[in-house]
Amino acid sequence: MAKPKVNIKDVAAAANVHPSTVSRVLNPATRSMVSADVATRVQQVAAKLGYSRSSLASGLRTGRSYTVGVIIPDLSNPVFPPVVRGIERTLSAAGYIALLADSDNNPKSEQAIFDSLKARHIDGLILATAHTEDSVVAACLEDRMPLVLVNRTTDEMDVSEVVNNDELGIQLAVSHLIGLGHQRIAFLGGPENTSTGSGRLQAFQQQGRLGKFKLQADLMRSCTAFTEAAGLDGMRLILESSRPFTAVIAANDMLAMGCYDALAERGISCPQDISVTGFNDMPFSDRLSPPLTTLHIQHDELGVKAASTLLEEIRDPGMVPRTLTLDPQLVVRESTAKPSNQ
Amino acid sequence: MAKPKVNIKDVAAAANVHPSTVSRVLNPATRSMVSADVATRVQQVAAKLGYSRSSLASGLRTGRSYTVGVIIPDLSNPVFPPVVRGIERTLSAAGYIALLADSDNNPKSEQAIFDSLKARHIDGLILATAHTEDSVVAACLEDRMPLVLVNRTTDEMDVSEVVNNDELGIQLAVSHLIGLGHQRIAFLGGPENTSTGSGRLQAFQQQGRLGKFKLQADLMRSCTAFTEAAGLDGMRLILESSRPFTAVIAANDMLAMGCYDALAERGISCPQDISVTGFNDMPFSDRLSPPLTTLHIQHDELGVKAASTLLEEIRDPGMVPRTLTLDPQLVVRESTAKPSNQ
DNA sequence: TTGTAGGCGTTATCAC
DNA sequence: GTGATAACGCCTACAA
Repeated sequence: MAKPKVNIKDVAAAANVHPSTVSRVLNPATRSMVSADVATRVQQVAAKLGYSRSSLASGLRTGRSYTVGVIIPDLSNPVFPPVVRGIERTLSAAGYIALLADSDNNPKSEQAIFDSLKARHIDGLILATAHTEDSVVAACLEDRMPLVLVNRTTDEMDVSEVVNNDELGIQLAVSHLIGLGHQRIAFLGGPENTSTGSGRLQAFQQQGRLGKFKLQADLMRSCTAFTEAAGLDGMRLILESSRPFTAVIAANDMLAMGCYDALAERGISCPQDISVTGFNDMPFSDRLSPPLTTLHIQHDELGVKAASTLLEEIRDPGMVPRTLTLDPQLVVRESTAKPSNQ
Repeated sequence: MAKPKVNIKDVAAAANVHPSTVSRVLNPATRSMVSADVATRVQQVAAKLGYSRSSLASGLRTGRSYTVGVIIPDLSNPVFPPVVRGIERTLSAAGYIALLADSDNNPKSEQAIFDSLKARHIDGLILATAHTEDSVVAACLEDRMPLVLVNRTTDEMDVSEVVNNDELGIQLAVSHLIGLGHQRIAFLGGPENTSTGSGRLQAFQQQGRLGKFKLQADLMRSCTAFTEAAGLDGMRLILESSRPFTAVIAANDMLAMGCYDALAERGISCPQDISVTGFNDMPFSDRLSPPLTTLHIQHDELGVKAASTLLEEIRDPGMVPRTLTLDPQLVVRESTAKPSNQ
């Protein structure tokens, strides 16, 4: 743990006051209790000795660690870094710091991470890994741990969340494709035990039921993960069905990349033969070949709002959970075009 | 901080033993001191009550937090997530957890982050933000805080580090271009107050001095940051000099992207008119248009080795600092080609 | 306004 | 092998 640190007692001795006085001075909330001259003297001494409060000790005493857990399913999905940055910026402005962990899409490691975070007395948790049924969410509720879900939600009510309007997003994608003249549209979905997986699928089916296009079971696949590899697998299955289609809506950009790969394997060109849309507008989706038509979500805002909501919950444990829904925006790039007249 | 937690005393009461016995049982290192039957009883009770150790309290007492700080310059540079994952995996296997912070390339916030981490009694620090002269590095040395630099190093000796062989990398890039027939090669460098900025520049100059090609001051620019925007600016300056060249070596892939942008602005095509190489082989550099010829570095290994070196340093504070240099590998893609005969 | 004392949960060091 | 005790550094009633 590094070298002999200077503590509150050392400062007290050097300033000729009692440790508790030092504590009061160094604590903004109690500074007013002590006379101005003593306060300044103590502060100077503290600065000179290089004092820094042990948040371990103070956390132990006060039950506040000023530390917040953040669990992300996959840091290598570029959509998350900007969200995390929004979270960190907001937290640090409030004196909090994030314990960031990558669950690698593994519920078991998620649980282990949660235990480890809990042992560190986190004041709250931001979860980007929620499943429709989620044991970590349940554990938080049981523990009365302040919790905010971000990006994904869960079946559980009574949880604060900051999510995207998935229904609107899919609707925008469908309308865009229909507008271009597509009639046979495939859907490459995410895991159905995530809200983004099931919600976007349902929104797609809904659009079909509304008569915007014809639903075909062969053309809808839910992938096992939101990864390029899973997208490749899923897209292969759709292609193997041999049912004709001219466009694919992928439930996120990583899946869309996998979709690109599958098309390339078969020498099918995008968008000449098949149009593709994604979801998230993750960094670099504009640099793919072709640049991906996708739904832009407010990455930074997602993080900022998640963090600020959590801070509110921490300050007011009785706060009634709040859902914030951000609207995505369609970004048309070069992966979509009119269907060719085959 | 959530709900009434069960502590060691509760377990002791329920198991009819003294708290210190419980502590001994729950601590692998001291478990052998207590009889087998008592041990199992205690463990069962602890499990039933859902006990989990407070690492705050334990850290306060032992001076070990089992928490490690990780400071990254920019999480949105895709080269870092895989490194971070390597770090986290290695740390968590040893019971440690990472406090990850993004300094946003800002030395001031770097210092603030360091203070905040120190207050949380981190056991050590992994720094990916080192500058050639770095106050955080100096502070760690002064505090005897275990420290490992990753990716970038510093002028300071006596610090453990896991870095890439930048000299070899640049040499591979130069040889590749020379081999293709290029003779006038530009260099788009990083900030010279970073080892990756200055080191790669020096390696480039060295190759010139060896007579591999002719060095031209107009064709060498150090950018203000390792970002796309800075790369764009730097490349514009090189282009404005009007000195002819047929290839550019960018000091990393983000700069290479900025370089792509600058070329596109002027309608210069890559690789037909100008070849471009990068450094890092960050995720997605294979999906750029054109796919980037670059130097692959061992992302995961960088993280794994940094973490394991740090763990060693934590366990053996007297350990003599160790430098680990990983060799990069040239990955030839489509951004380099023979120079056209203009 | 400042000092006193006790305790947050754990563990190291005694003593038994 | 187990129990008692003190201490890690800080904060907060309460007393002065």
